[in-house]
Amino acid sequence: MISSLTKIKTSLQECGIKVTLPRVYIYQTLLGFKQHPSAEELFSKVNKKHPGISLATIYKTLEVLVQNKLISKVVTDEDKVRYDHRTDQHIHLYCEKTKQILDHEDPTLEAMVLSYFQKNGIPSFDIHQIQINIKGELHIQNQKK
Amino acid sequence: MISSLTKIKTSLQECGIKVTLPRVYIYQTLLGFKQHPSAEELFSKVNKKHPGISLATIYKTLEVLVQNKLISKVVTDEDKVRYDHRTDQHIHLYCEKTKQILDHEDPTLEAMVLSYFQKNGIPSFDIHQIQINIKGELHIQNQKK
DNA sequence: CTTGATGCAAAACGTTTGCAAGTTT
DNA sequence: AAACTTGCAAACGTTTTGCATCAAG
Repeated sequence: MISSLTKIKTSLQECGIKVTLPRVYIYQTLLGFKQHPSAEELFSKVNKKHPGISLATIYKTLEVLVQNKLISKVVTDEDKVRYDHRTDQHIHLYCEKTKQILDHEDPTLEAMVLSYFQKNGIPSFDIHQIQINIKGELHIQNQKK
Repeated sequence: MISSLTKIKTSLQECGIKVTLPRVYIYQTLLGFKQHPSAEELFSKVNKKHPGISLATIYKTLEVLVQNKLISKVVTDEDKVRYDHRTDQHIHLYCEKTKQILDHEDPTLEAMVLSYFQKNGIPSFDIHQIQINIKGELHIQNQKK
């Protein structure tokens, strides 16, 4: 479940940025999240295992990782930014009740939309990335009354 | 181009909220934007014609209009929220160079995606709204060298 | 040894809030 | 008159910054 330290170090090296312990720990911790934490949430989790890493370093490191396309930002109607350790195409489901953000895999739809734009394009616009976000409500299975 | 005051007043009345001059002016000014201003941008534009309306009122009014589904919020990678006088389904194009947000009409794609989800649905999830955002680069036609 | 990263505290930024005074219904 | 809206200034929460110290290449 937890990515090996050497793998993480290699990813950082390949970006040509310095490999420091805070960076390794922050990236490793983000990789451990199934969902998408805010900087503050990541800060708490990182500091449980590795006390002494400042919130400023969390922000600076996340920014570096985003710039190097190792991770991505997720924005929502809420005030704070969330971070996603994935950078590949996938759909986000936003639960309006619980405010959760869930990844959703749908290769069929993704291929369909992609090929649509490859055929048709958009006048005067170079497409870099297509984001599909679905707002709605997660209904818990086996919900207790 | 500018929506009539009576039309605006009627929309506000139909929501069951009090019709005040600041609300009318703020809503009218937002309707005049082709793109999607931030609260601050709207504040400046409103105050050129109607000095004395405070930024706090801009925020409070925009929130009321959003709650009453007369307008909608648009979030981006940037720090601030933008406001859209449309609430119907449409695609947003994000120019990564100029940071502009443009509306994009594509009824064919929209129908395609909608019918796909109507057929297939998403397990354990009630879909309220599907957002398609496209990031990329606007290339100016007739760009001067 | 050079360059770049860290931690701290302070600052910046967009947004929200409490409240007294003013408007709308 | 009752209920709600406004403007002001202060407060808020998130994110950024400046700078002295420290670590990595």
